[in-house]
Amino acid sequence: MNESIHGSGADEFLELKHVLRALGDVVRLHIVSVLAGNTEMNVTDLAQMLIINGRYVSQPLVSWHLATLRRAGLVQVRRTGRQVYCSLDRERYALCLQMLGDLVQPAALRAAPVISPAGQPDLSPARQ
Amino acid sequence: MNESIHGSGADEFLELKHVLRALGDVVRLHIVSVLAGNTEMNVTDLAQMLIINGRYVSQPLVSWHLATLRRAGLVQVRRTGRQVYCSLDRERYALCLQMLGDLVQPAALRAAPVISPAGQPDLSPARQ
DNA sequence: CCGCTATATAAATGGGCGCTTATAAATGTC
DNA sequence: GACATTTATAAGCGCCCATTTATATAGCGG
Repeated sequence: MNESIHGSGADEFLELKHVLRALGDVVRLHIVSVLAGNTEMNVTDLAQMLIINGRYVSQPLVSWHLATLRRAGLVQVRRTGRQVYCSLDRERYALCLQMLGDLVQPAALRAAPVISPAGQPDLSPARQ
Repeated sequence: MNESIHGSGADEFLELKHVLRALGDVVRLHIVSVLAGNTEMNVTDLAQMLIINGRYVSQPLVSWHLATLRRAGLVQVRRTGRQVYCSLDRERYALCLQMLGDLVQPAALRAAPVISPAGQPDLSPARQ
């Protein structure tokens, strides 16, 4: 009952912070970029596809960064035998984008309120 | 001429990283949130409006966080006398959102190409 | 069981970040 | 000029993060 009222609770900012910090690294941005172009990928293939400053990224480092992304909920993993296939959680990623958007333009403003701007019929509940 | 071709150059990731790290802090998220609701604001008023864990944020800390956001290009400042009015650079913020979007869904896919939507000779995305 | 492969974890290290306290710099007021 | 106000910067500190190297876990094939 502390933050109450509107949605800008501290918890929301805390969660957003975690996701942003997980994304705020060049190696992890590359990982996300590669995962975004493939439905699934095992760790070794991913590591061999990551060339960042003209250098490969070592396997333990890829594993460590993947753990960070997984902790942030951005990457899901599926074990099969000794391989671990990882994929981008696009829903979570989209949620992050939405939270970032809401931060500067609260949902209350985006969802066209009651009043329609006298030209367009309001399309309020069209939100997905 | 190093990275050429597609937009996923290392520099882009580096810049995105800087912005994401600037945003990846609870205090700075609050600052952005407050600035998003006001066109302009001097530092003292901003500090007095920031209550984060039930505690105020000290003036030097606000100034320090503002410097971080300014370095990332997310806030602009305008001096008038001894006050410094700061505002959110919404364009830059939107650019960040766009870069994040492009990361998982390259612009080539989003920008509906030349083909007219007439008959839908289905080709590219079909993806949700 | 033994080796091989795939992945994760530990230890060690360097560096940067967030915070506090104190102080400086700049500007307005009397 | 003395003083108050606004903002920035410096020093110090603890902590977390990114990286490397080395090693552990676990499945697989002979």
